[in-house]
Amino acid sequence: MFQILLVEDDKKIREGIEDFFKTKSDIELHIAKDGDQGMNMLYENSFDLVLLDIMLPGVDGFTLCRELRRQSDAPIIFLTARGREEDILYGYDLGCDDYIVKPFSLATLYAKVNALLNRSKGMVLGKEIKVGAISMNPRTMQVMANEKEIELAPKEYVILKILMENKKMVVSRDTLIVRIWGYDYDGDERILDNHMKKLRKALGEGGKQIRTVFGKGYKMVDE
Amino acid sequence: MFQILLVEDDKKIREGIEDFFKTKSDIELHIAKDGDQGMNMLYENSFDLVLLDIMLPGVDGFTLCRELRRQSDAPIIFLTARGREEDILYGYDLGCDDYIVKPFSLATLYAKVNALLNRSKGMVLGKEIKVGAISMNPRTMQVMANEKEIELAPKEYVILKILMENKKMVVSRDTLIVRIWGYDYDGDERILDNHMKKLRKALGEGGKQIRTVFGKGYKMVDE
DNA sequence: ACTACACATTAAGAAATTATGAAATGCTTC
DNA sequence: GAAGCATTTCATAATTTCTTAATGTGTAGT
Repeated sequence: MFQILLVEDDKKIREGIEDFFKTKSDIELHIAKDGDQGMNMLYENSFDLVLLDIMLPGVDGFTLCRELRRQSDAPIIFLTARGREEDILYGYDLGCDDYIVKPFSLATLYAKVNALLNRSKGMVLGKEIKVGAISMNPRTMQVMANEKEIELAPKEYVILKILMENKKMVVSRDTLIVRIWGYDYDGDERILDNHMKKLRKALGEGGKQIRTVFGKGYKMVDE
Repeated sequence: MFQILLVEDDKKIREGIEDFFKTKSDIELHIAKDGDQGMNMLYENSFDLVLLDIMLPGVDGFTLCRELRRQSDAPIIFLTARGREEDILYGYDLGCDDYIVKPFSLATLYAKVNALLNRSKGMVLGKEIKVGAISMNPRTMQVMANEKEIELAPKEYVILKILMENKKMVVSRDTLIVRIWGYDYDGDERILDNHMKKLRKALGEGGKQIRTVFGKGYKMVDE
């Protein structure tokens, strides 16, 4: 069951979408009638996908999108009458996944929503990520290992997050260093080993889920 | 550097896209002028994203899409003059990620391509190479033999990859040595035998799929 | 069966890579 | 500014992989 948020002030469009999605059993639609309400709902819940109007009372859609992207990678689709190319490109710059110009067909919207849900499956942040006995809630930055809550230092947390987002995949040392310390990092390469050691220790038994792939990097496994 | 395949018969559009993407350093565009050529390229390489025209000489775009989906999760964007809703919905049913109706803006196309590359990063499983009971995922560097995951040392992995990429073909010892140690390698020739031995052992029963061709080299067979 | 050559196996040391521990530095918070 | 924590550096240890070299086994041609 996917949780979708629709932020739209136009009653007709809102109800049209609502009625249509009611017939789709795999989707649960949540509705915000203006930007402020949308913002609150984003903070309080986590969604698998967000449909955003741009011109809204209160906070506008672009701002909502920017705010959402700071905490989540959930797919975002703009639904708007503003079809000028600059608007479209601006939307994509903010990190949206699709931009639909009104008027549009509900069936097409549904197809696009499905394509994106499919594509982003398991990637959505703001939602709990789980790998074996370790789980992480990126929203609250809470990490659990074997039912126990774990306290992690910021760097440890980031490393774990990257590994968990890429579970079963080898993440190279370079990738990790670049993503954590930036392209221009020129300090000691061994720094990663140290954080890795502390992370493993902090995870206790769960630390064994982080595997070293000699000559390549690290990867996270289910057990 | 993302590898993108464009299948388009209309010369004007093709060259327009080609010129535009030439200016984008993160993207390498590969071009097929008709469906048959596109099909061949799909079989021979793995792409990070595919742009497909629908009406094509030879195999049509829908068929290409269907075929591609059988072996890869790479994002697919249809570029077509067919803007009827039934066509669009049919495209999404086949598993495409976006459907752009001609004429379109190159900047918008680029924005959509980027959004999708971003979204699919790390998810696109690349083409899984499979030879008999052994399969390899070059992206995750995961190797499976008889349903079991295999841990390989770096050199072993490279050797296996070369053999699998050339399945059923004999790869000479010289080719292997040059590709792995470079043209100027002047160490012991027996080094290859050693890694080969370890590779075979690591693959267990599957090691038998690597055949020695006396006086020629090695080859990988289905069983 | 003999020979010459090609490949396989084994073991041990070299080289490369990662892990660890301790100390130094930096950053917040009170 | 001192305490407490996080981060970084550095030296050393441990581990894994690579290479060499010696010896054994297999193959093809005569």
